Amino acid sequence: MKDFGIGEVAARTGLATSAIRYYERMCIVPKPYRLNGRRLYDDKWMNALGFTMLVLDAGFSIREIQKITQAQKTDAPSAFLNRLADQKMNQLDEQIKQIEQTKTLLKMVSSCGCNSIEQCGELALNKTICAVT
Amino acid sequence: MKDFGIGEVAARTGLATSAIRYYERMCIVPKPYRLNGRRLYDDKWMNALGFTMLVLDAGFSIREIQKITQAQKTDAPSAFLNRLADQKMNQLDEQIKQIEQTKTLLKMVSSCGCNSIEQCGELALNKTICAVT
DNA sequence: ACTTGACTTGAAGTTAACTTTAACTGTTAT
DNA sequence: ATAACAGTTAAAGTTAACTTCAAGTCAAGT
Repeated sequence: MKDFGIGEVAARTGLATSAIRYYERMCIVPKPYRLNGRRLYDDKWMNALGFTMLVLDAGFSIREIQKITQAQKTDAPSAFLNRLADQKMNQLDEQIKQIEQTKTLLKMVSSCGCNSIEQCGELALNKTICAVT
Repeated sequence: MKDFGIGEVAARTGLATSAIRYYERMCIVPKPYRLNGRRLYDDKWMNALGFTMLVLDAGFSIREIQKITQAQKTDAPSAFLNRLADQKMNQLDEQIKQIEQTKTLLKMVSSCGCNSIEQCGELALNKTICAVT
């Protein structure tokens, strides 16, 4: 299995073909070869896509990924990757903390025995807003 | 402090006035009283907003919240709230699991000593996609 | 020869959750 | 009285990450 069309890339990854073309337009994956105008992909290209999918999944925006692939040209790859991974790791930890906080709030709401939405809302307001202000 | 205008609601909550009016249009907060056409809010209303902010923060969409407030009319509030909280709790746990998975991947990427994005991408592809297919 | 199926393009459409704009009204301060 | 200020509306604009559309190309199969 040397080269393959966009349909197979879609089948392998679960992405829509339109998304694959979109990533190319956005320059967050390399441009593939062409045969009679049609895109032809290989496994090396697939690995680049794998990286893009990973960082997208990790929460990077397309704009950020554009900068990343720019930086890659002037920077040692592994140094870059480490910085990237560390940066994102922190963001993910932040997200988890956020979610845990919301969970705590939800737990309070469901166990406080309050019998109206207003009462729960008051709880939420006090915990999230007044605590901050 | 009995009643107050939209500006103070904004100041107390950190929401933009446009967002507050938007929530009203979307029917996910009660309509406030009016004085000379201007909205007048009180603490009871604020608690309703507190609830809305909580569930928004918990990841409910506005559409979902609309259904919630509909259901509230025909359902015992606490039963409703418990179902709601449980439902969302599960979703939040799912999210955390997702994030943990991504973290594991990132850790692998940053510690695998691979020296190209392609190599990391391959790793990611194998772990996330081939494992699923 | 002709249909089918996979592909191509640029441009326009989608969705969520708001924000911005334009034109206006009513209250308060000088 | 007049300017500044806080508020009002409906409608249009914003952003991200795609998707959908319209119109066309190309190779293979019947």
